[in-house]
Amino acid sequence: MKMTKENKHLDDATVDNANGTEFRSRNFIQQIIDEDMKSDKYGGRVHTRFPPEPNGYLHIGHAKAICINFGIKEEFSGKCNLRFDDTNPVKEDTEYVEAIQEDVKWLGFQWDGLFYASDYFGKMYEYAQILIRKGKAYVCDLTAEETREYRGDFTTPGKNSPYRERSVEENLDLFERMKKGEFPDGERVLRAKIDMESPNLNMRDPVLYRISHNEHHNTGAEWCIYPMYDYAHPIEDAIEGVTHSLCSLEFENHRPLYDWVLNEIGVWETPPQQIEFARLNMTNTLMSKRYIRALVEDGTLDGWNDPRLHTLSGLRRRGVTAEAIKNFIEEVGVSKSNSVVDSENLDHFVREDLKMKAPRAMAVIDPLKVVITNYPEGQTEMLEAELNPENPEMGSRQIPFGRVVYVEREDFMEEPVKKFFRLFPGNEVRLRHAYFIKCNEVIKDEAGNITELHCTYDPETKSGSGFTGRKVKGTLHWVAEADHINAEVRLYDHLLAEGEDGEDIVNPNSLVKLENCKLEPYFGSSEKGDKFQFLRHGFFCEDSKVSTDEMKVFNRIVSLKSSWKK
RNA sequence: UGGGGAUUAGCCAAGUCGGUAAGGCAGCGGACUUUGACUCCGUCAUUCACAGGUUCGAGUCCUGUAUCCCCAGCCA
Repeated sequence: MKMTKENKHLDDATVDNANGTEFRSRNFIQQIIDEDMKSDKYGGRVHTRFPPEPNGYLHIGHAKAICINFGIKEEFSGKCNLRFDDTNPVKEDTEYVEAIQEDVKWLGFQWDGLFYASDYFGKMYEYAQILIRKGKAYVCDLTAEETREYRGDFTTPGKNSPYRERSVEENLDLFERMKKGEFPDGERVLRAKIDMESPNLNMRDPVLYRISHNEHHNTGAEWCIYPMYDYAHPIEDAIEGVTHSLCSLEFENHRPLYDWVLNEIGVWETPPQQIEFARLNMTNTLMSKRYIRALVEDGTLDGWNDPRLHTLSGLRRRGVTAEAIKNFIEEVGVSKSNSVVDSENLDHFVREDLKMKAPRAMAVIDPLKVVITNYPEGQTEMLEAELNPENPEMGSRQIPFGRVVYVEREDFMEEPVKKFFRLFPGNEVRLRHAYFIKCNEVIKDEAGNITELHCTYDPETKSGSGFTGRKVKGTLHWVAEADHINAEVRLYDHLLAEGEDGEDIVNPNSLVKLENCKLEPYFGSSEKGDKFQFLRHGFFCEDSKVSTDEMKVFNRIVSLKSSWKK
């Protein structure tokens, strides 16, 4: 058995070397398109679209749809449109169409066409008339409640509407009068005439048009009848020449209707096809617009771009790069099973991407004073520190060093536990980019709290001097008393945590504000939006440069990687 | 309850003429290190929801069962 395994491994390696490339399997959508290309179904064309309804901000779940649609465009040298699916005037707003465009661009995608479903209202109206003339649609006067009753349920077949057999002329006339605004909201609808006994509830004479006397963000007051998603969407796709209409799993039951609409209208030779995939779910976060809105309104969250949120604007503010998001989505893959991706996966790609891009800088969020007793009083020296040891091209900065420095309080333990190799009495560690220091004395106040440490340094151990005399196991971040920035730091953790009953609750510690944090001067020269890697675990992302009382506010994103456990 | 989907490790996920379970994340062990990071090396499914069947051989084919998700908006 073991031999077999090893041999298999060798074979694979050989194959990989021969190809020179790593094999990456194709997802089921790519395979469908491969087939269509082979059979020349669409004459070699591949055309997708990303069709958000402009009723909220995009989140990482949308990013999956965006990456899939635009990814296919790029792979097959096709096209991809951005289309606002704005068929319901009461829920939509221009504010969102702008935010959505910004987010798509930020992710790094450029659409071929920018459209609004509402651009096609005229066409859709004409197609509805075709359906009426064919006897495939009728105006129905049932109330919403009656319609529901007539529809039946899972086990009971529906009943035909008493208005189902109206004449073509009467339907045409009524439909036109609906459009002219002769009827109030809810008085009549246009319905497809399909099959009230269909086991698929979506096929039981679905509503195609409803009356809604509301201002539309794009068409204003031009229309008072609006098409329903199931009728509008296939038409939008067909008009734009979309070949593969990718959507999420919950629309699987709608596919027969999608096909029905296109077939019955019958003006497209090779209509687009709908393909469904599972949407992205993640642990530790909130994607539901409803709950996010509630938390924004009660002040728990600082807007839709709160760094704890997985909205694209929130992730951006938090310092997550578009590249990291795209890599994450590619790795997570596309399938049809409902799944919940662990947020560790995203964190991994954030680390991976920022690792080479983010400058390293030192910050101490819970300062403990250290006096270097053998360092000359009043003296300050500048030390050279590379910005990113893995990426020398980023250059270096100068950091001040003096007799008094601050280290992280948690980097000192008076009575060290096993495998703790940072600072403790008698132990020697390196101050990063500086010298070895040894702790000689612990100073406490009356209450027994540690107030400062007295250490000595060894000038021979200066960073970059090539000193190899002895080694230390720990390296500490520090900030000099002589020149530093006092700041308030916000620590962000996961928004959701597991409650006692296993249900997700809002993590009360998801945002912690800490004052009196100390940052090295380099932070002061950064641009707004800069990210820094710091300490052992996380990344620092500048949130705002607002300086009140000389205090700068930074975010520290925690929990990217925890690495030391007791 | 009728219909439509899904089910491969802690989490995603490959597996497409049936030929003896890719990869990533997380974990674990070790090496290295001026961030306990990073990097590196090793390890991590005798088994594919379950039960039968066909076959020399089944995650892949057949039959049955179970569980989860979606559908009863004039939302998308």
